[in-house]
Amino acid sequence: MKILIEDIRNKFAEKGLKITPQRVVILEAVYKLNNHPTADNIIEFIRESHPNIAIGTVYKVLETLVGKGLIKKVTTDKDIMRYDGMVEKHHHLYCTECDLIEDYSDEELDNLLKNHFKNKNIKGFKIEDIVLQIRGTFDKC
Amino acid sequence: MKILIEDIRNKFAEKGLKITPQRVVILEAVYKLNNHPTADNIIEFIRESHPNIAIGTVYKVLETLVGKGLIKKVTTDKDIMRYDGMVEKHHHLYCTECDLIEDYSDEELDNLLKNHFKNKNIKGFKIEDIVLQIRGTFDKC
DNA sequence: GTATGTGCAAACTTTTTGCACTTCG
DNA sequence: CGAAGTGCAAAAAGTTTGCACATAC
Repeated sequence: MKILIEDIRNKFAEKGLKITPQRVVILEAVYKLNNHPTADNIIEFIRESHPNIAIGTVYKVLETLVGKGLIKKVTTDKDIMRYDGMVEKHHHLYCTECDLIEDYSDEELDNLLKNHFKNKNIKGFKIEDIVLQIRGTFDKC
Repeated sequence: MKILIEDIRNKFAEKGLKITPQRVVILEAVYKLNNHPTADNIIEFIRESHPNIAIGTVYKVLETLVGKGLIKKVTTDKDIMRYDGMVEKHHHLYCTECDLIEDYSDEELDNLLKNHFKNKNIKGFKIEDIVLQIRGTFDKC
């Protein structure tokens, strides 16, 4: 997947965010480091081209991007936050051997779930979104 | 659900863990604070009866209990770890309004998923367990 | 008695904050 | 120009570590 700076700029504009070099390079990094990078991964990656970027800025920008729905936080059972540039509906494969998290899309499954919960209400709770955490091992691990 | 100290002691014995007052009171706290407590919640709760328990001990014991499968870590998109005394298969309801996480069991759903993934293999990945993160709002929120 | 567990305090890691300075539009 | 964003460094928050002492078995 080709990542165009112009697309990134447009996304910021659409959300009413100022286009700064830092924001562009951070969102670009999340897209390029496509295996759910930590803030640290992002900083390390960015440092090569922007040695002066501040850690605080990275955290602030990431928070802004999450708030505007341009990226998502990935839940893990580690105490390090990871980020996801894929905002379309999808699920996650968690490896129990290494700490790799892969995306998994499955429209058939989504329909199955939609049907199941159309009939079966959870009392006192209104569902907005369902994400599967699929735990297992990659063959390579 | 009644929590019996004797049951807790038996669980430790089964896993080959020494039965110490600290361990007993920590596991008891996870059971009693049944809404996926943080380490801090647990410490606060325990302090009433055991004012001298050390924070380091609580973390060490929790790690031990997770390792032996007596409790589980709950994944969240916050950077605070939460723990779950329910080790039987179940899913989680995440409230987007408050930070409440409720347990959700649904055998019909589990069969649905089992069937779906019996037919549909994910290439390069062997599934061990599937947990649904159901995001939404409780009526009370 | 001995291996294992605990208390304590210091250190470490990740993330947040406040404020002066800078930049985008 | 003015509002919004950034850099920096200090601090907060959560968790881990090392070691002497204590305890379960």
